[in-house]
Amino acid sequence: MKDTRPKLIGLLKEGYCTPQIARMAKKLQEPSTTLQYNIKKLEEEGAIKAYKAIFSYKKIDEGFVAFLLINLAPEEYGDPEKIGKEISKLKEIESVDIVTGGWELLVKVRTKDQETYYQLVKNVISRKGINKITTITSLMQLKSEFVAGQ
Amino acid sequence: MKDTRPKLIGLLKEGYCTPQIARMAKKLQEPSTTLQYNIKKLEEEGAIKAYKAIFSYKKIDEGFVAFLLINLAPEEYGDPEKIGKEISKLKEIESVDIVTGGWELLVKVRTKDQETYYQLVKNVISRKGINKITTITSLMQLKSEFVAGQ
DNA sequence: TATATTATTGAATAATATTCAATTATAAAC
DNA sequence: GTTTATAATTGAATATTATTCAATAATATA
Repeated sequence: MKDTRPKLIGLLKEGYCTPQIARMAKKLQEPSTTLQYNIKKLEEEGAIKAYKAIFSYKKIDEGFVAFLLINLAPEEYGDPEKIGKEISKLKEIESVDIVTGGWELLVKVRTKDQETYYQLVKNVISRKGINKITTITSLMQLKSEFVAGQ
Repeated sequence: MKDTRPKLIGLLKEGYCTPQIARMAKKLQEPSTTLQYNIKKLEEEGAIKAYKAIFSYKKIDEGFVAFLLINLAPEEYGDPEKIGKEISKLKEIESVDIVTGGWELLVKVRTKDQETYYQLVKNVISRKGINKITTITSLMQLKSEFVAGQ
């Protein structure tokens, strides 16, 4: 048996989806060519960035979620983007925001389990320039971006 | 001129997209019927929940992001899900997590601007059972869920 | 080893997106 | 207000794609 599913999931996370124009046309009672035209415009303007599949994370072994509140070392205050962009490169990092308040960065991480998360923080995220990390572990996701009706 | 675009965006946020099986088949060098079969299985198992468009939030007037760290009143400790689920219903709420650490709930909000956000918190989110809200405003999103290569 | 179940695949069909040209609506210039 | 240019809407034709179905292969179960 071939193992196509992980490859499929990988592609569907990147994109490899497309709008269902005919279905929308029926729903909105508009000609499909009109919707086609408007969707293409949204794409060209950059309003639509991609079309992707939304997964049930538990079912694809990415059920663990944590938020990191990060304090940078004083010498990094001037350029939080540098460290932020570094961290952004990791596939386990779902979001990185430069924020106001008591911290400089807020990072959302998604991994298979707590053990994987621990290794990630220990080996990769902790680094020079980061002064302190406050971890907030998610016990239950009541709502998650892009996933309605959970 | 008809105003189809907001309606389009509404539908594309819900779903109304579909995988591009032929494109994936080319990429993976597999017969499209094999992928069809495997995708259908993923859908039936609930691993894939939906197919949606990913937007550039600034371009669709949803550029403001804030995180709320919420402390519940002691009498609500036993059932954080109740308030969490209430809050989840709002369309401006992107995620709600029950968390460990110094807070009970972590909520991510996305609105047009700070003014809209303020009204939302003032009128809707603040309520009996919530003791204290610590707001973390996002100054810049370096990475955002599902949107790669920003 | 035999049997049942699950997965893979090609050919035929149905559905869909896309292209294109014509028409209509809107905005800009005079 | 009229003319001109630009942008948006649409139907018909075409190209592409998803889907169905039946046959085969692979795997698991008895």
